Amino acid sequence: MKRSNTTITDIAEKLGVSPSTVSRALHDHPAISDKTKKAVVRLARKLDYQPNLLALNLLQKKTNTIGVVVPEITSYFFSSIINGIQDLVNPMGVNMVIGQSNESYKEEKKIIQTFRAINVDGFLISPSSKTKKFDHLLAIKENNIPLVIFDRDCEGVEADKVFVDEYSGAFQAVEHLIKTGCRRIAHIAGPPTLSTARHRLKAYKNALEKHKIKVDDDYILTCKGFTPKHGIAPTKQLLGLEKCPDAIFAINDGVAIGAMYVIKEAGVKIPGQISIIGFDDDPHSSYFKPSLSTVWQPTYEMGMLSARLLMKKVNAKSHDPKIRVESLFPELIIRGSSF
Amino acid sequence: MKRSNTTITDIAEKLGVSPSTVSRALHDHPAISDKTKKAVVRLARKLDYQPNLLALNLLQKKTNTIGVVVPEITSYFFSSIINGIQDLVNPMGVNMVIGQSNESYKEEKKIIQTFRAINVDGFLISPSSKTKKFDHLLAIKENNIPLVIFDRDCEGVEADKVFVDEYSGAFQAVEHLIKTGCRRIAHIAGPPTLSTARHRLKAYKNALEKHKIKVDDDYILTCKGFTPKHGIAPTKQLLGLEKCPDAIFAINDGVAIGAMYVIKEAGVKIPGQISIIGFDDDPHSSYFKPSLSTVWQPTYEMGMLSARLLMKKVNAKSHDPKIRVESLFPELIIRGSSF
DNA sequence: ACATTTTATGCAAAGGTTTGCATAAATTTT
DNA sequence: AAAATTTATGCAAACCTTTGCATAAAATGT
Repeated sequence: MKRSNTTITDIAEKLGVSPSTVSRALHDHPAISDKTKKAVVRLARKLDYQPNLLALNLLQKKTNTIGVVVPEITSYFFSSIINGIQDLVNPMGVNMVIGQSNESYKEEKKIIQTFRAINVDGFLISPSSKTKKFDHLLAIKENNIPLVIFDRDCEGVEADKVFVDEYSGAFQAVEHLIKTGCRRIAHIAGPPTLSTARHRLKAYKNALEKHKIKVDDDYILTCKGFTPKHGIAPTKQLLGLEKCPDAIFAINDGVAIGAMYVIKEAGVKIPGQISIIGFDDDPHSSYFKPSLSTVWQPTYEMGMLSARLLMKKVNAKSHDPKIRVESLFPELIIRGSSF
Repeated sequence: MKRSNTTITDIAEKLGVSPSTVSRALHDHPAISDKTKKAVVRLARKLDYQPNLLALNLLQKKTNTIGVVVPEITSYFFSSIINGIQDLVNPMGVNMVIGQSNESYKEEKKIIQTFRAINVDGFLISPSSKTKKFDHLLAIKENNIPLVIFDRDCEGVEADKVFVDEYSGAFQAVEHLIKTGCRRIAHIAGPPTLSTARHRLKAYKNALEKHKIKVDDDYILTCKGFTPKHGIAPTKQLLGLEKCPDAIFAINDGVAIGAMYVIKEAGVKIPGQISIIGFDDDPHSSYFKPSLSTVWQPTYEMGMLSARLLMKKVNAKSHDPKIRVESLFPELIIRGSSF
């Protein structure tokens, strides 16, 4: 059997009717007689007719494909967001192409260009940590292509957005450390370009202030990435301070895991001497010794919600300028690395 | 600015020539005069002409999109394979749609159906662990759609294939355990439907036999999945044996991590009393205490190579029935969980 | 000056589907 | 029986690009 490729014209010819009639019959158009409809449908089934989506795409200027742009896919965080997107979108007959910016503005821009060239119906974007100019995103808006930004904000870009309430999660985490007796709490922060990192840092400071603990800049370090490797150097630096911290709030689980490794290596007790808390609830986190306390984020839900907002715009008859910003709630998970 | 959508006809009209001339001019066709070419190219640039890929797709019955079908994307293993695919394919102007079977034959079949409907130019597939019938894959072959199977074999399906030499990796791992003094070596195996799991099991047995160690069925357990959670129960069972093993070779790092957790919890020393070795070299593995010995697999390279084979078929002028089967080599990485 | 070749361009079809408008046939109304 | 309405179908355009073939114009050869 070769590529079947039965066309509507094939059916039309065999039945001695016009292609238009076949098309209408297949779409159950009221102006077609029942007799014709039945004949068409039967023959279509028999010949295994599959509509040529390429022709449809051209006609409708629509591809039923959305473009998803993320910094990377190898972390559980983003791959589970993608799962959420996929599970929402696939049942609607929509597919998705994925692009990884690798935290590079240039690559991000190129991906968006490519995706525009292939006429994606909409964009779901979480910008890279290097992205400071938003020209590429604004261009999407200007061309009236639906766009939803998720997880990481692009201030100044008016678009539907879906975030996690980072502030609340981080505040809870730090307050938990304080309540369990920690006073010299350090924070290994993320790149300040990231809204997520900024909100967590802000929450960290505010939580300390609320409890009358002085914010000490020596306790605030910035890491360049999100894997255990990136947690090593900052942690060593913290351990070298004359007033060693008694807790570390890390920007995410990856970094926290790196931190734990260094601390255990140094023979310092977790949580006896230093408590640790991460962010994201990576599936590995509960299997460390001690298991890592963390802040769970509704990643799958974030993917679903973002995709839902996007598809709403994509399917809207008229262009609705109203923008929606949604917030999802994280959850503190206390495990063994803190009291 | 609305969607620009300058067409070749727009340019033709403004220049008072025919669309064909514009098309040829843009493709540097020899029959077009330099004067016309220059005028066309200049105006095209000025109007920011972008060829309409949808029209091209229809004309060429080609989408420059490939379909990638994997069991899941949340593991590092598959997501880094996807990275390799992406990095090979994107520079060629080819995009990829991803489908996750979630280890379900039914979902896998559905994904393939969808991808065929959107006319992907080729398939890159790693079958689910439940896939025993290959009708959906054979249908791809029958319709002459290029197909490359990677990592997990589908015996009986004649297609290009790219594997890792599981046998060699597993054999090295087990032999390493033997050479470091272990004699009661257990294996937590994967689902026997998976070629990868079968090869590792085979290598395990052969390595034991080579060193005159009796294969004991009590030491061979099967797990249902690849995350730490799936390592818990089998490990508990092993610890409960009257002759507790002195080493565990786990099907992958995920399961090994679960095993380590249980063993540490039980107060048994790693590697003093039990050595552990995993498979995959998950990025987390080196940060556990002890760090996990494992077998590294060239996942990124596997993705690249698979994609390279696929694109070769996709771009081939004539249908070449010759099939290629490639093998990549894994590497034993000794860390702290074994001597 | 005429025949032949070369050069530059246009026409029209093809790819498959949808849809507004026109039309033919059948039915109902006067 | 003629007129008006309803019902069922077809035509052709549109979506945009490429390409084989035809043709017109220019250049070359005799």
